[in-house]
Amino acid sequence: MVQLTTLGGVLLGLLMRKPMSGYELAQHLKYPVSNYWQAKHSQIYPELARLRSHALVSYERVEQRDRPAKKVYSITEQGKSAVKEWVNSEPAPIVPRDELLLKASMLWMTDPAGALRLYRGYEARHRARLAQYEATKREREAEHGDDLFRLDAPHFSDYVTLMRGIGYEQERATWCGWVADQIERLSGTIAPDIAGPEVDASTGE
Amino acid sequence: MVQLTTLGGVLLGLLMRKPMSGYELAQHLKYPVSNYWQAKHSQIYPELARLRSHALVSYERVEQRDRPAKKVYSITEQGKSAVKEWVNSEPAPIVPRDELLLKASMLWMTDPAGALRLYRGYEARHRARLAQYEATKREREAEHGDDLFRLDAPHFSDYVTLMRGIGYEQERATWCGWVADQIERLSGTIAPDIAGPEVDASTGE
DNA sequence: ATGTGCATGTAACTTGTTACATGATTCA
DNA sequence: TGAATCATGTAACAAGTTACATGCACAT
Repeated sequence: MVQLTTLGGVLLGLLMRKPMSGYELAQHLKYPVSNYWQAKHSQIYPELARLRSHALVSYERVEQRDRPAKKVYSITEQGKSAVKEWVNSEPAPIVPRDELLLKASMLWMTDPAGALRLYRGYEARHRARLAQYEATKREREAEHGDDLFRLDAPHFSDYVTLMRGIGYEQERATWCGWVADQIERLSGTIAPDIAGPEVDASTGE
Repeated sequence: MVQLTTLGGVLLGLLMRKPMSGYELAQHLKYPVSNYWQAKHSQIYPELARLRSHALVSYERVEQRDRPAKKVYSITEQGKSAVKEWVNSEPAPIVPRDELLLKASMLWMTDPAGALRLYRGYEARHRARLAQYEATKREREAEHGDDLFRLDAPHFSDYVTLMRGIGYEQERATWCGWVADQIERLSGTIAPDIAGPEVDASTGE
C-alpha cells in the first residue's frame, strides 16, 4: 500500500464526502480546512495527478453550460481503504511555529507600549473569532439536533473540530489578555503581586 | 534596514541574552525554543553567516583545552536595533498544520476502537506535559519570587511562554479527553445527551 | 577500538508559496 | 470594456529536513 502524504490524506478525506473538482477542493481548503491544514491550488492539482497515478482517485470531465468544463474527481475503492487506514495512524508530530509566542519570549527587550498594542490586538481578534465559532456552534446544534452526535456522520466530525476551535480561541484570548494585563501592571512600576491567567480549573489535575 | 527572517529573529533574540556558538544556539532551539520555533544546525550555521554578512552579529574564535575550538557569536549594535524593532512588529499569520485535528475531521469514516486509542493516547501525553510545566512553574516561582515580574528581565518572558504552554496543554488534554469520551459514549449506541467540553467558563463571553 | 558529545559545515531533497500563464463566462 | 468568478495548470523560489562529511576529545 502506498504511503499517503498529509496533503493526500486531506484530499482523499474531502473526496470521501463527495466527488469534487480541484477548484472545489481548493475552496474547501480555504474554509474550513484552513483551520488545521492549508494548501494552494498550485499544490493541489499536482497532488491529484499523483493520487490518480496510484489509482486512489479517478476523474471524469464534466461540461457545464454556464461555466468552463471541470474535472470531477472521485475516490476509488483503493483510495477509500488507504484513507481509512491513514485516519487512525499516528499523526506526524506537530512542529510548533508560533511567531507571537516566540516574540513573547523576547518581551524583556521591548518597548512596553508597542508590545501592549500587539497583545491587545491579538486578544480582540481571538475574542471575535471565539464569538463567531460559538454562533456557529449554536447554529449547528439547532440545525442537526441529536443527529449531531452520530459517530458515523460528517456533522459530528465537524462539530468536534469546531469545539477545538472554541477551546483554542478561548485559551489564546485569555493568555493574550493576561500578557497585556501584566504589561500594563508592570510598565513604569516594579510592583509585583499576583500569579497566572485563569487556566481552566475544572479539569486541572 | 535589512528585513529579518523569523529564524534570524530567533537567533538574534537568543544572542541578546548572551554570546553563543552555533552549537549552543542549536541546543537552545531544541529546548526550550522548540515549543514555538524549530531549526536544525544545518539551517542555523548558514543563517549565522547571513546575519554576519549584514553585520548584525560578529564572531570570535575561542580555543578550548578539553574540546574542539568554537566560534562564539555576539550581537552587534545594528543587530540589537534590528531585533528590537522586529519583536514588536506584526507576526506573520500562523499557518495551522495540525494533523490530529485534521484526522478528527475525518472521525466519521473511522473504526471507533482505533480512534479511541489515538485520542486517549494524546490526552495522556498532554496531561503528562501539563504536570511537567506546572512543576516548572512552581520551581520558577520559588527560584525568582517577585523578581519574576520584572518586565525587562528574561525570566518574565520565559514565565509568559510557560503560562501559554500550560494553557495549551490544558486545553488540548481537555479536548482530547472529551473526544475520547464521545467516542466511548456513541460507539455501538445512537444515544445522545450532553454538549461540549468544559470550555473555561470564567472568561467565556 | 568504539561510542558519545562537542563542533561546523555542505548537498540533496521535500514541501509549500508566489508568480506566471491561459482561457471561459458572467455581471456591471 | 473591464473586473470577478470559475477552472487548470507550470515555473521559480523559499524554507526546512535528512543525509553526507569531517574532526577533536574523552570515557569505557
